[in-house]
Amino acid sequence: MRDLLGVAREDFGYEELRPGQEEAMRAVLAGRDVLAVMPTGAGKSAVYQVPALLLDGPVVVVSPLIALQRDQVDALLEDVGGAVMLNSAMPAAAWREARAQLRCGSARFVFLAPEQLARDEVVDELAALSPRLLVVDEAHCVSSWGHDFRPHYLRLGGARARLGDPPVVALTATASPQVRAEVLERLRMRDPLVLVEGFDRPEIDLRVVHCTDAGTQRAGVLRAVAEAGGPVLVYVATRADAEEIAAQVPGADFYHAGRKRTDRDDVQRRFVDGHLDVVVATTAFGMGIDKPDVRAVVHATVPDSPDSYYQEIGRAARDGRPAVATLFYRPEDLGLRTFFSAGVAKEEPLRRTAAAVRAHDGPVPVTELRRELGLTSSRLAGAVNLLTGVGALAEDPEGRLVVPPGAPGPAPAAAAAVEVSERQRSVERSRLEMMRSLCETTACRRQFLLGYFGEEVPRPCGNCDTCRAGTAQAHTATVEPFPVGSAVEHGQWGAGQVMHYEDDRVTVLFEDVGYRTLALELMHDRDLLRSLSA
DNA sequence: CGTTCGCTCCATATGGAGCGAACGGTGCTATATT
Repeated sequence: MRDLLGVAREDFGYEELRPGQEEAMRAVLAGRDVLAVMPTGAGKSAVYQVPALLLDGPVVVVSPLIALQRDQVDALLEDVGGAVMLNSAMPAAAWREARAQLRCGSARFVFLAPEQLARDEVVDELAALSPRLLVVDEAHCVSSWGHDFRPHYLRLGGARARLGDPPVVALTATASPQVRAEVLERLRMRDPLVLVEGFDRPEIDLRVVHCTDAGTQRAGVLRAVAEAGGPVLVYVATRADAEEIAAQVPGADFYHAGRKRTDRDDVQRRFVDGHLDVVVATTAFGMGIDKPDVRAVVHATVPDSPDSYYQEIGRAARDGRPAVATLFYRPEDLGLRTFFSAGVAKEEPLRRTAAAVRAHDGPVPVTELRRELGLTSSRLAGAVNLLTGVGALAEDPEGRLVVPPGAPGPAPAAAAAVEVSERQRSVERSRLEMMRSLCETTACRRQFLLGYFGEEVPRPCGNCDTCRAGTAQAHTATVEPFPVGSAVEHGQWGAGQVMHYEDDRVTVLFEDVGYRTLALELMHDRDLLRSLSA
């Protein structure tokens, strides 16, 4: 019988497996849940694809974008064959063909978006094949998109159960401890192997330029683009900015979700193939882009979180050669990001949804509820997520909605759900505040950034603006009453985890309210924080 | 939350101040129209 290394070599052409990769694959093969946080290009896909060939049954892969699914299917078809997708862009004949391939076993991998798993006929069909593995690619989407934009991400735990509870492999290149915890919880992962690999990107020079007005900010962006010695990626906040800056830079093109599909594909292809040196883009651009020689990432405005920032700058220097990440920071830009952060759920549709399920005697299929309430699939999924979270609704084994015994009535349930939604927003805002602190700190940017991800860096990095300015060295660690990573409790904010020390302040990630920075002195005087560890 | 746009009003008449409204990001899917 062949082993992992044999498959990796013979089918995929890998010379050898890296230690983390192999450990993850062995866990997958043994049927254990795995969360792998690995940089793009580090062979993340191999973590599930190699063991998949040794498993006796199909593998369901959830991927956020149809374009990404297509890339993965094409790559698999080239190496080992047996991969199909299921999505709304496919004509009926293609669906029939894909299903036939899955049923006869000639297709081993099936790629789909989380929304497909909200459809009973799709889940039933896949469940009948007894999938041996459920893979969630770009798993940080569970946390970053699930709460309001693509709520079906938060329903994958239920889908997993309906697929016969196969082991889950979650893959992502970026995950702060908070995002990691949410992925584990939402996908209902049990005793998972959590593997975090190579977070630092020391070859990327981190810079933040403070701007007092929009004019100097724009001028700085244009200068940074002109000075980049190679392909550049410019991130902007709005579509209009993308078009405007692209028009000001010779040889640049823009990318945002408002462009025609064919134009978007064309921009991406030219950039990756080396025929286009500058792309000015909104957050729409980036996932699945694996271009080795990006020499600069320029942020024309501040991103919405260190998570986004890390992901975006991480598209530079994949080849390991030096690159520069420059962020043009103007505090006013945080306003737009605040606006974009999810709104709080409305009370009325929540109450109506809770009441509608209660009006039925037995379990209600989601499609029927949708018809009764006249809500879109997404809106209903969002409401159901919140109501399930407060114990007002539950899912039966067939995925139908029920009112669990002892559930609160519609009005109190809706009120509690609104409160949960408010907490989610406050967590989101706290990430934005962390982004502000990252821009405003005079300590080492890299120490701050990696600290946000729970990685301690013993000394200033030497490859960021604050290190070069000499201010980073001035921030010597003072007293650290609680070790980094330890569990603590705050009188008002509840349980949390110590993330990072800077001067006389400590940053704590609280489960309920997100990131908070506290003055150590005040904490001691008033006994605000205490250790939960023995 | 901050910026921009368009309107009104006042100004010793061509422009500018002041105000309120509108707008701003990510993708799936389903459905209607070429």
